[in-house]
Amino acid sequence: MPEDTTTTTATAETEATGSDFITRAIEEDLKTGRYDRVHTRFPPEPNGYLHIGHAKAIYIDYGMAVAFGGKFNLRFDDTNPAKEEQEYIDGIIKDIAWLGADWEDRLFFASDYFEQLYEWAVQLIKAGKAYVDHLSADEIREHRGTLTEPGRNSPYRDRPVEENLDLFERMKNGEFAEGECVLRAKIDMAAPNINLRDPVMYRILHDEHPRTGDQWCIYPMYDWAHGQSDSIEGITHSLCTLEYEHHRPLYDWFIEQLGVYAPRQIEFAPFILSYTVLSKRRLIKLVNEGHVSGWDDPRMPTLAGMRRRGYTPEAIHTLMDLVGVSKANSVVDIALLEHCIRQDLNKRAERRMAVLRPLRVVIENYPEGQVEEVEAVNNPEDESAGMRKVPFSRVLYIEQEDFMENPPKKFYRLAPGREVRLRYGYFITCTGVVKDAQGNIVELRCTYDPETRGGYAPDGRKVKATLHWVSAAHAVQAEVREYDYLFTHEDPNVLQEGENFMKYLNPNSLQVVKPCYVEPSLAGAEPGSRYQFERLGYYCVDPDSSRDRPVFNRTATLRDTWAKVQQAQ
RNA sequence: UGGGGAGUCGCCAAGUGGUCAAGGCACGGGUCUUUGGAACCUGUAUACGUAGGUUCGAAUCCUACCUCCCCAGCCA
Repeated sequence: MPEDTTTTTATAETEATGSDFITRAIEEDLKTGRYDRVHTRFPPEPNGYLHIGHAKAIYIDYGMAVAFGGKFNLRFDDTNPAKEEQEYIDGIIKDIAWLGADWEDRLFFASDYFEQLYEWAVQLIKAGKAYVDHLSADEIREHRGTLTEPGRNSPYRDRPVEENLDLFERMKNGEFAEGECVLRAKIDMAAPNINLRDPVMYRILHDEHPRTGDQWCIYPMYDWAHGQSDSIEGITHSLCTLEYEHHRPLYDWFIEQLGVYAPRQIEFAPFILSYTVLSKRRLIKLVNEGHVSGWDDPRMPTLAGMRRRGYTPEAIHTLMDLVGVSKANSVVDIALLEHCIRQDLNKRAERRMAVLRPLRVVIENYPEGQVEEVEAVNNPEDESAGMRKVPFSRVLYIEQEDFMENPPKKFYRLAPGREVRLRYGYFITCTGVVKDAQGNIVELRCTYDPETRGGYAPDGRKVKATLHWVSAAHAVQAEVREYDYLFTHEDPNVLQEGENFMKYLNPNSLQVVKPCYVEPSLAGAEPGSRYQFERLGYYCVDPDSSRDRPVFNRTATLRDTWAKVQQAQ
């Protein structure tokens, strides 16, 4: 009984990961026989780039299909040519593929169904369930009523079927200007649910459509296209966010009037992240006004931006697993996102040494001109990553913040007279500080202990700190871009009258650091490759890199307990 | 004031009448350490919106109330 086996497996898997209300609803539908299979879809509108919030929807849609051995479609809801562009279609496809959701050969467009939708509209008109309205947009709004008052019928509401048919045909044939008339469903202008007050089904748009060109000048509204598109594709579970909850009665109404196959819509809470904005309108504003370099700016919560920043699909997936699925309004702490990427990259990113804010160190007793190749572990979390050689010589760079002339209590890095270890190198002791005319520290004089090669003291003596370093003569110059949250407030929506979210834009969200010195193995690093710079954080090679001048985006810092100690002091 | 949703620790989130108050993040201690990373151990004696009620027993059932979110595009 292969079928039973499949069902059992799917159930076991979903139970193993903890079941959410959607999983339970689907299990119920399968058990009662409402559906005998699972088929979901992700329905983006190609009017912008996908962001981390969409990733949640994709993981739920695709994840449910996988969990139940079902299918998953990608369908663009391209019903508004005024706002949609091919660039966005391409970008969205790339992002979803990157996330790992697989729609196989089922890439669809709502525009594929324009003809069918048109026929169905005619069917509704014939049934006396739709009419052409000549009220202006303003008048329609006026007639709609308010949240507490019922609306009023349009004077055109009871036109004879024949007249509606004729008018609708002429709408399709381009005989009317934009805004002159619309097709409306005839439901109930007094319905408490405003979506049922004779919603517009078609409006006239003399716009070139990315896919259908100038074939149509009437375009279906989302509410008219969406449910039927799901129906056409045989979707069993139309999973969407909470905001569509009160559209469900309308979708059900259309399906019922048409007498076609009915999917089941289930709504879940949207994904919201602290310290960021996710509304398309706002993201577009950030891009258009130049507050970021583009949709893929590494500070952006877009998938394109996060990819460039160095985030992995796996980390995003883990985040969604941890966040879970519910109907409660919630804001996810951005610290959880950071935790996910650190956890992932800790396991897989190779380590390298990079000095971002260099301080020159001369090892006085190290022979001039001598160069040694020391062995360094590529990834202590993954033995198979192997080893590499790093050149060591008399003049090195260390991090400025790894030295203090007058160290406070818990600072145990380098200081005058103190001995520390250079990772994989030697123990060194600071013997002198060289300053410029302004009193700035420009160079450290040190001695090394030749007995400590590799970083071990044969006499067993300990040092409290291990520093990363780079040989000055061998270092590759690099640029590092450090990012902070784009907003200074955890909820950029907390605004007074007349303010807007730009109030919280973080002026220091990008800091370019250069020249930095990185170990020679990083020359020519491939854009997109990720590394952990020891003791600093995770970095991803930016496409702006050139062979002799790599550019790194800081994906995330390492957890920094010293920073906390400092803050506490 | 119409309709639709939601309220469990600082943030997510399990729990669906009987070891009930999971788990993760964050935060605090500690062990270990050639990354002040990672890993490991450990802590946060009143976290179940409020008030009643049903019951031997309620976060879980009932009633009322409170708070928050969404809806009045020819956007999706």
